[in-house]
Amino acid sequence: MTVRHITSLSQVSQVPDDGSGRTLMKGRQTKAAIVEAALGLASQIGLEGLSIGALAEVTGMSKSGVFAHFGSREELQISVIREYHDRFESEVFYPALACARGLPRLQSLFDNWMQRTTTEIDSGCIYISGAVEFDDRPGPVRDALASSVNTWQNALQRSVAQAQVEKHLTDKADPLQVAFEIHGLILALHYEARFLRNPGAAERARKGFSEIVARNQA
Amino acid sequence: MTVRHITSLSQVSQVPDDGSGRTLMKGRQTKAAIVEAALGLASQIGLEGLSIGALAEVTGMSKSGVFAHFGSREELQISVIREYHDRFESEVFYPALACARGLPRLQSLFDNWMQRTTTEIDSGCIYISGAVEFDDRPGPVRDALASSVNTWQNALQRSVAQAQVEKHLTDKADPLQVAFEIHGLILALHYEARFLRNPGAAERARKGFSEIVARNQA
DNA sequence: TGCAAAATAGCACGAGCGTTCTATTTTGAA
DNA sequence: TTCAAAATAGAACGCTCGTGCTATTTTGCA
Repeated sequence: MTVRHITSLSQVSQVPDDGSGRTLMKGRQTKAAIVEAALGLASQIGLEGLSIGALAEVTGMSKSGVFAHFGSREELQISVIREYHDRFESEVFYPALACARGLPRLQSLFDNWMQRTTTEIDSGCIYISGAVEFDDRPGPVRDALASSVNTWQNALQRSVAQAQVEKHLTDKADPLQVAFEIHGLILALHYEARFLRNPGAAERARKGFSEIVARNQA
Repeated sequence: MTVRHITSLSQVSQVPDDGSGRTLMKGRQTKAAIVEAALGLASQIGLEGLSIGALAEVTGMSKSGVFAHFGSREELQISVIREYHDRFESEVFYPALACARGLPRLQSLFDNWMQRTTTEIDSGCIYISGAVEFDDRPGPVRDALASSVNTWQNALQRSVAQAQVEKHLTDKADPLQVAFEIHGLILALHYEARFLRNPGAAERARKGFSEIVARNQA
């Protein structure tokens, strides 16, 4: 069983030599295309709903052609998680580093997260659906998912702690508590907007965040 | 779509007359037993994972024997949702009516909900898993699920509004906003305790609730 | 106690699943 | 241009699924 760790969120990732490299075999770009299609499919119907047959149809390939790139369905699911992780990182985490440490960066992290979640009201979020699908199904897929989510949670908590160092938030605040409450707002947004189709959920999430900040201000 | 109605006018109560009644057809209690087993199974692996074969094995019946009670898998899923709804109501909602309108009752609703969610860290909650499974799969199952959740959300919002009438919470508070934030706490608890297995999530949810109350106090 | 009706079992179906095996096509360096 | 290696296709496997059909057993009133 190939164990792959997803821990970056702060280090340079090894991107396949896509631009001008000559060592790029055709298989790599095909695999990338498959993973992209798989991510789209998994977002809508979940990692468990992901089927190689459907994926073959979408990509216009044969089942065995798709399969050969991964060797197992599990490895395909893990590839999708890795891809999602990378996109989340580059859409939510990295852009926030442009903002000053402390509250500005925390606010940016939240804004970017909201932005992404708002998109996912249509497409679905595999960090949320995956948690439900794998919450008591041990194995490498669950591990990859949990590892990825933990990496992000730690980044969020660090940002809260930095806001305390910068004296933007009171030292009395508990970063775990603040991150927990923010996570709850995002989850409620996803639930109420995507499933219940209640309008106004995004504004409520934003209001909730500003209340959390106000309450914990130094 | 098969619409079920009660065909027997001689039926006295919908509670299976188990003790000494003579009008009780055996099928009713068998069906109740199946639904009970199905609820347990669906809690762990989801409404979508629910299979008639597995259910037959668990109950010691034949596949067709199980199937005949529902007529379709969808009808089985809806029966499970209905059963869950009833239990939620009697564990969370009704007991809180013993508390005085306003904050005491709202606190009781939250406490009961927390109690139930804490249990569901082990067993799983179909209001949460179901939302993910059916968030873009239209049909009667989704409708039953959403209707059930909406009923509960409305009850929660009404309780907040009553707390304003009783002058326990400020009129400036928005019941939709308060209910949204409470829902987020429960969702974060379920996510972080059941999937991530983080300790301390229950205390954080409780702390979050008391902060919400404090902030909105009259 | 008899007997229709209800409940349950047994079996088969077609479809979709992941996976394996073998053949064929395509690739890209020599 | 050649040719091994890589990539893809095709067909078949064993399995599970929901569902329909027909028998058989069980139930509970007359």
